Amino acid sequence: MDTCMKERTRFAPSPTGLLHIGGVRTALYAYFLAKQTGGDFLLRIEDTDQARSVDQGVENIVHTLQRLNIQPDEGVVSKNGHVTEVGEYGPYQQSKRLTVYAQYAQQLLANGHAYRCFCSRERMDQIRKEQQQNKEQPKYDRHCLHASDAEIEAQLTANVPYVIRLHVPEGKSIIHDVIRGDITFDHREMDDQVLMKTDGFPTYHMAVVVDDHLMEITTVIRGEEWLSSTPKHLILYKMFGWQAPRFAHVPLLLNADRSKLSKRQGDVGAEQYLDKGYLAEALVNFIATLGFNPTGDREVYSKQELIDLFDLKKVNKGGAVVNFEKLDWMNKQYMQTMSGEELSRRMHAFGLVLTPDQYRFVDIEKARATTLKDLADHVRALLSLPDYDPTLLVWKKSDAHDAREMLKAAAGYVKAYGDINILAEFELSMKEWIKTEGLQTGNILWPMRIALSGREVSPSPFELVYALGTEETLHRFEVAIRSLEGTR
RNA sequence: GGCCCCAUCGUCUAACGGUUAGGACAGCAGGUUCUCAUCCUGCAAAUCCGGGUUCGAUUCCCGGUGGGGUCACCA
Repeated sequence: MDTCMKERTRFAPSPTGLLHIGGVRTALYAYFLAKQTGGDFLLRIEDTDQARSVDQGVENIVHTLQRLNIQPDEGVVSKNGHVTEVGEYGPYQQSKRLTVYAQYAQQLLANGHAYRCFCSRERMDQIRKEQQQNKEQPKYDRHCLHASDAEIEAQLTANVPYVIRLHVPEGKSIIHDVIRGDITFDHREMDDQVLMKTDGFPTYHMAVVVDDHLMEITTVIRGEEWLSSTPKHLILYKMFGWQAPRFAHVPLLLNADRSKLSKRQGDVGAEQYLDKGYLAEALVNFIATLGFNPTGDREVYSKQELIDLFDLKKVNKGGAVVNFEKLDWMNKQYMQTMSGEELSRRMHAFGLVLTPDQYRFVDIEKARATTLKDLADHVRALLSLPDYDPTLLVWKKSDAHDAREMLKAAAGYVKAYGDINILAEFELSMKEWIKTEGLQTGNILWPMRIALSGREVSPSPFELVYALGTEETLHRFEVAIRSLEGTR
């Protein structure tokens, strides 16, 4: 932590349908920083492009953040299942702030920092084409910058649609990026960026500066793709006479081929991983430690540890390929540490509702599952005995007769043992019995496994007995013994 | 192409200028074992290249190379 100041950070996604895990990472970093300093984390919706916005997009963002257990303190939030706004800096949805942007655009116009541009799209396409042919940088030629007041007046009265462009001054801008250090950009490289579109909506550049200032954001955390447009934002802050926030541009998340993580090469929505049965805790841990490791000596960190240990300066500069195999591993790690009861609660979302006496099934299956969905499937498979081929009951070098005898003996033992409170004790005890009886472990345990689960791959027979209970165990033994009658 | 960013095992990463370059995932080989999974042990695997600065460079500087981003009335 390099400051005692309370940070106000924000996550400002567009409602385009999916909450990209790269977005989740910037949201997480912003959240960690705010929480660490006792500040506020806000959620603002950047819906200035009507074409890209999607129905339910806002709900999806809010809901997915909620599922990840990242609750904004301010801005667009979910309350009792409804999307609403809290805070005194609203509205927090840019499409509802149009008059605010218009007002500031007028100010820039009045100060000569911006100008109206009446050029048609056709003309823009034309000059771009010419510039490309001449191998020049495609840039607006400032045709409208020098228009006289009379000309402007004439266009306005004729209702010619126009945009408002930033008049980029000469000079240089230096970005003091928390992660990357100082970066200098020459204004000559820059275009007179459109600030207000013909439809009266602001562009991202206009809206982000106005909002971050008005909402008193202290540190802007966003993806690296914004680095090269930051000088425009710096210029705007200067023109408005505002102090710019700190900037931190985090590296991109990459596909296996090192291109920008994209839909084409797999799922990129956080909600998709939640839907697949990854735990929110594991997903948060995994995404947060992509390009960042607080201590370097371990992989698993609780959310609170991440909040306490987060440091923007420790965020890597290079892009990170997302290794989903590691997510599998991490999810397993988290599932191992969770109780059967807790996991059962989480599996409600996957259609499995268990009674407390069934939590044992979860305990004995969790080591085998990668996701909650897997786990639910595995548990479901144990809940009822499937039809199985009786020949499976026979251990390798044994025969049906022997299998039947073994099951009878096992049934006798289980019946005599009674209720099992501690699995380890039962296992120890039964193993001892097997030994004193002079039985081959595989010879008796294999038929037990099949009889109790109907499957070749399952938890151990001891675990199965423990979870099924004496009554169901004896019933399944009985079924198996009967199925062996008449086979050899 | 211009501008900008970046560069440690296959992947994610750790290493005040001095370490046998550490850990994790994946891989491989063993062990435990009634199956699978877990678990345990071990193996293999990296400082992009070339110059400098320095007694000493993964670390600092320069140049290459490679990768990425960005150049819209999209964010």
